[in-house]
Amino acid sequence: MKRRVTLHDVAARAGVSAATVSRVLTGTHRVSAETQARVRKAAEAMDYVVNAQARSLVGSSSGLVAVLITDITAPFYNRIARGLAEQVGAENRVCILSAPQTGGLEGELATITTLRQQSPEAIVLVGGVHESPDYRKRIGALARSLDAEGSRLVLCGRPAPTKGLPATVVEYDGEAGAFAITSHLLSAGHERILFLGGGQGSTTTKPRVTGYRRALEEYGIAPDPKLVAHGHSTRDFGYEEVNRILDAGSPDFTAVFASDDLAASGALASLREHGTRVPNDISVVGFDDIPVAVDTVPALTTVHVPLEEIGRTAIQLALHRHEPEFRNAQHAVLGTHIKVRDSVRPLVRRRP
Amino acid sequence: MKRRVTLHDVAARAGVSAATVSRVLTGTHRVSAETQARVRKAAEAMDYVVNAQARSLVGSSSGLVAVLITDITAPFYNRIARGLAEQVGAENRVCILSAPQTGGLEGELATITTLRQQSPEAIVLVGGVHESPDYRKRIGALARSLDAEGSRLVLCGRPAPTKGLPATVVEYDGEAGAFAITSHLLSAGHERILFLGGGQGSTTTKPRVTGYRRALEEYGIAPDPKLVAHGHSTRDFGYEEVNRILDAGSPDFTAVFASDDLAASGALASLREHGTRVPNDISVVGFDDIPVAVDTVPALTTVHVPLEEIGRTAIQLALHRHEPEFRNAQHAVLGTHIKVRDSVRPLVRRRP
DNA sequence: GCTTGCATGGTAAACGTTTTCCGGTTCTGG
DNA sequence: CCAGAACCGGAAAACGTTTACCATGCAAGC
Repeated sequence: MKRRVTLHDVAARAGVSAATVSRVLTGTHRVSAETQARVRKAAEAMDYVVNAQARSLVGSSSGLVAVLITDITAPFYNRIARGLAEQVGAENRVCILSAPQTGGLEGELATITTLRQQSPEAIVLVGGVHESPDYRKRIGALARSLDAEGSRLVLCGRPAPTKGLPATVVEYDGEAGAFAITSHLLSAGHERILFLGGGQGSTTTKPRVTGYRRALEEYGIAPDPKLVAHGHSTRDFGYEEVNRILDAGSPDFTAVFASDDLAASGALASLREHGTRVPNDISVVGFDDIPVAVDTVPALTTVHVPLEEIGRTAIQLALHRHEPEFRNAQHAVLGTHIKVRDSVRPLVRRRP
Repeated sequence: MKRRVTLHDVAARAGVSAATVSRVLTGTHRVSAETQARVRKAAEAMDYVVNAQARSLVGSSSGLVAVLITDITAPFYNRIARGLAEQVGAENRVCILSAPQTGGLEGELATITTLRQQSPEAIVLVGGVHESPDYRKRIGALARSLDAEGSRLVLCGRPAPTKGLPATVVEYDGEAGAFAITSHLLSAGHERILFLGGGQGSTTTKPRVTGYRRALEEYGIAPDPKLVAHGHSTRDFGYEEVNRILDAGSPDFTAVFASDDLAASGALASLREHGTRVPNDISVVGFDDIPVAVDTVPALTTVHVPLEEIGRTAIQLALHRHEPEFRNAQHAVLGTHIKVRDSVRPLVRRRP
């Protein structure tokens, strides 16, 4: 029958005990050069590979980091994932990856249980959620459970649901980004700005709307609820929604602030099909600065979010949380900045 | 000290033996309803989570599937990854994911060793590679080692390096796709077609060039080596290379067949910046049908590759390889087809 | 020459499960 | 009323490592 080569097999071939083989391979105990050579040769000849399960059973740490990601295909997520994976590798750990089963919070928690079985050193949750009281309670309990086991909950691009939770959280300043890019539009003379896309209760969307509103107010403009069109963070939503609006008559706005680049690219496509020129007739901006922003025509002015850095930082903070320099730095907020491209033009006033 | 709740802890609280708790939780042995209730209650109260390491140490299978992917950020790869992850979840397994360390074959093999330590039921290699004799030898050895351990090597979007290897391989018909789309251009009157991008020795590029050549020959046109510009499968390469060509004088071709959509999008950008209209002046086609193909202007005519299906199929074939219906179906080649959009126009002959 | 100490390497326990074997109790049928 | 089956649950071995503890041999110090 198929069987894997074990430490004992190597030991037998090298004529030593299993303990000695382990010591040679891990280098934790002095072994004579001669024995070392014999052991290494035997291990190599037999194509020996240690059994991580057995090792982590006796040892204290599994060397695993679990990552839960909604959709590996979405640029926003997979760039965070790249940062995560990179740093996990650099820290000599291995990633275990899972997409939550469909079914919202319940599905997410079910998937987390599966991951928890692997005794990961940390569980990283990537991306925004719809925050409910139930969510707060369950995630809080999860954070405490993990902490009690010596593991760690990590929130990536998602705020902490409660203060004082034993969790590592790395966010980006979505509100500042939204404020900045809305101001960018305002200072170009746009006062009627459509906010397009993003789930209403989502932790991703909320700060973006808040920043948008704050910028308007600071310019002395009362936000018009009719100019906020929530939906999803997808290209399709941007496309359909702008279609709907344009089909209903001439638009009531001079600029669109899409809550993300995907929705923006959909909006762009719809506008083009309706013969509306961007940025001549209507300006469009996005959020996230994902690769598509450079392939749209015109290239999108958007808000850059340091996605990979979010991932890297999250792993760093979480795995080194016991070291003095990171001990009290378990909550990071990374900055965002506008990336100016070609999709905004100053508004030419009809009646100056 | 931090310690995880074990089977014994639950057993103690429920007033039964560890064996009984195990039986209740796995459902492998009849246990009285009453005892079951007690055990479940205790387990729930203590927030018990089984230790997968311990379980897989005694049991036969780890429930892990290892995936090695060069760049989770590349649409070509992450769509395969989504298919893989989806199916892995459906089969009640967990994904472990790794990006190879930089350093070509050596790095890839080092990463594989790390993954091998986790005793995965399969190791999936995603995407093309530069095939060398050394590669063939090492991968062959790997496939045999894994097979001897009861695990499985899976090649995804990459051909088998040798016949008769104990490996599961799922490819797509790149040559047919290239043939079809080149024919599409030819039948629109294009005879001077630039092949753009793709690494020269890469298993991804080779069939595409072959299909391109075969189509030309079938049309009675001798392929012109000067019209093949190898490089990388990136947007940047497409952009730079077309820049170079256009800066050097007026182009010697009427159509571009980019070896992938990324390069095509770069080419499109360069052409636009040079005032060359697509498809009016020059037609452009791509390969892969990744999401950007719909956001470029004009939308790209390209070859659709069933990326997610490749991933799903790979997992299915590999995990069920011992079942009769899959036993002799360990090599699948999935079909490709042209996706017509707006980037091709029939050539108007100067002198008819 | 006898202790002391270091270098080396073996023995065995431990990690948390699953599973085999077995013992005891309760049915069931004759 | 008894033999046997069916049911339930405990004890203990096993999985492949790491590591604490111990044994041996040899050199050095007195």
